Amino acid sequence: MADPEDEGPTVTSTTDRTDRISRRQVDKFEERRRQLADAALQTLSELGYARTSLREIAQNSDFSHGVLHYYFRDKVELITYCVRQYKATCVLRYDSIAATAAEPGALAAAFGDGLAATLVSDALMHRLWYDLRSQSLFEESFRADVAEIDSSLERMIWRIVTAYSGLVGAPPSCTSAFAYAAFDGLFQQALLRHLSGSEDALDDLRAGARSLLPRLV
Amino acid sequence: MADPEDEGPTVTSTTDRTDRISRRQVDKFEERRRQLADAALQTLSELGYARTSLREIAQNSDFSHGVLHYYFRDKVELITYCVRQYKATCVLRYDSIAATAAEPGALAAAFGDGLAATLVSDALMHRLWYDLRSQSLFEESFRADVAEIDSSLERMIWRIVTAYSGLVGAPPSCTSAFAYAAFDGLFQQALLRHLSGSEDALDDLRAGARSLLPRLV
DNA sequence: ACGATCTCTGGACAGTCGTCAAGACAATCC
DNA sequence: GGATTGTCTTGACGACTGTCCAGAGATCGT
Repeated sequence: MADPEDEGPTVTSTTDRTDRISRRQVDKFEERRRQLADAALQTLSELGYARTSLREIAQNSDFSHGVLHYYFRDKVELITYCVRQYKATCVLRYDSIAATAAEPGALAAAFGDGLAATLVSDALMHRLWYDLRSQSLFEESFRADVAEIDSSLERMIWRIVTAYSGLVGAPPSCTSAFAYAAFDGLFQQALLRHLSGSEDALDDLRAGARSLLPRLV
Repeated sequence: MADPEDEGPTVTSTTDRTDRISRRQVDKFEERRRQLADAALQTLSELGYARTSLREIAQNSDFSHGVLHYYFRDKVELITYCVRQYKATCVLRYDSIAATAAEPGALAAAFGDGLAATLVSDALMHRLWYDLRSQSLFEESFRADVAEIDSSLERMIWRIVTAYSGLVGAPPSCTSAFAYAAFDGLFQQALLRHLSGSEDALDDLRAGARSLLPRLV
């Protein structure tokens, strides 16, 4: 019934729908997919990939477990859809950080504060991200989507770095991949320690970000 | 039968053994635990935590699945034991990198080469490490052991950094946590791209490591 | 109002999972 | 020698998994 490789969040996966179908129906179909993916993302962020079952996802939604196979071909398509949906919220979240700053120090401080803020407010989602990124190393089906999110995060970091380098009046002294890897390591380590109950994790992340930016120009 | 919190790799978990028991028996018991843990580590590194079952582990060993519960109380104890056993090989592997160098540039190059070498030769084990570290964010049982490995890796990185700073004659300009986070991010990103088939991953890791060290002093 | 289509439920299925226990085999001790 | 203990296999159990399906409700066009 569904095109085997059409799973984009903005396109329905059924190809046998006639064109005369009302747009409202299609929208409703897509909206329900998003709704179920939300429930799935919540469950995944609570339990992790290894412990999340379709029945558990359905229990976190308003529906029964059978409906998942009405809107998604199988578990892989559901998770893939979730990953893509996660990307949207993910990029937005990061992009609102440190939008405008007139001075290098202020930008670095704002960026550090922003990282620390999203780390604490969306800790479970970040935890899920690192879980899914690890899973993508085993499940090849996830790899492409995960890589796409990774590169969009890399571009986000690069915008911060170039903005910073513009303020200090010197070009960046590293590649964007290098900058992203360093910030990602910093963030992941902070998340690890934060979720383990460390009090210093947030402050260290702020200080780390402020300290890292000058080293990249 | 077993002390609920005694699972160290060098100590048997049975406390009701009388002291008159022959050392040979105890050693044999421990050796078999190591042997089974090896099979488990191999399976884990191939399939990942989420897809590894006890039966699959047993099939990668010379025994049947029932024996696992003779040597380990349950799955958690087996995995925990595996994590601790992994640590041993892990630290050794890293510590053999860049042992001696008389000049900063040579040290940085040797370290970069060492990282790239272990990334390619032990790619599956590194993949497993990042998987297990993610799992520890969900399974609290693994958290302590994972944190211990993490901090031992941090010390290893710090030895490299201080050695480098000694050669250039200036103290490090960052904390050891910062240095580890940055290198770990670099390494993880390189592993991701290497396992995805990227040709540049290894060269970028070597260049990244050479470029990162000078930024830390 | 009625038939057609979309949506959703709940149960069933074939596997697989971790766990356990009864018993076979082997080594050891008196 | 027999008896005891350590080691390992085999098969079973209940629970859980992803998947599918028959059919009930809901919604829609006409």
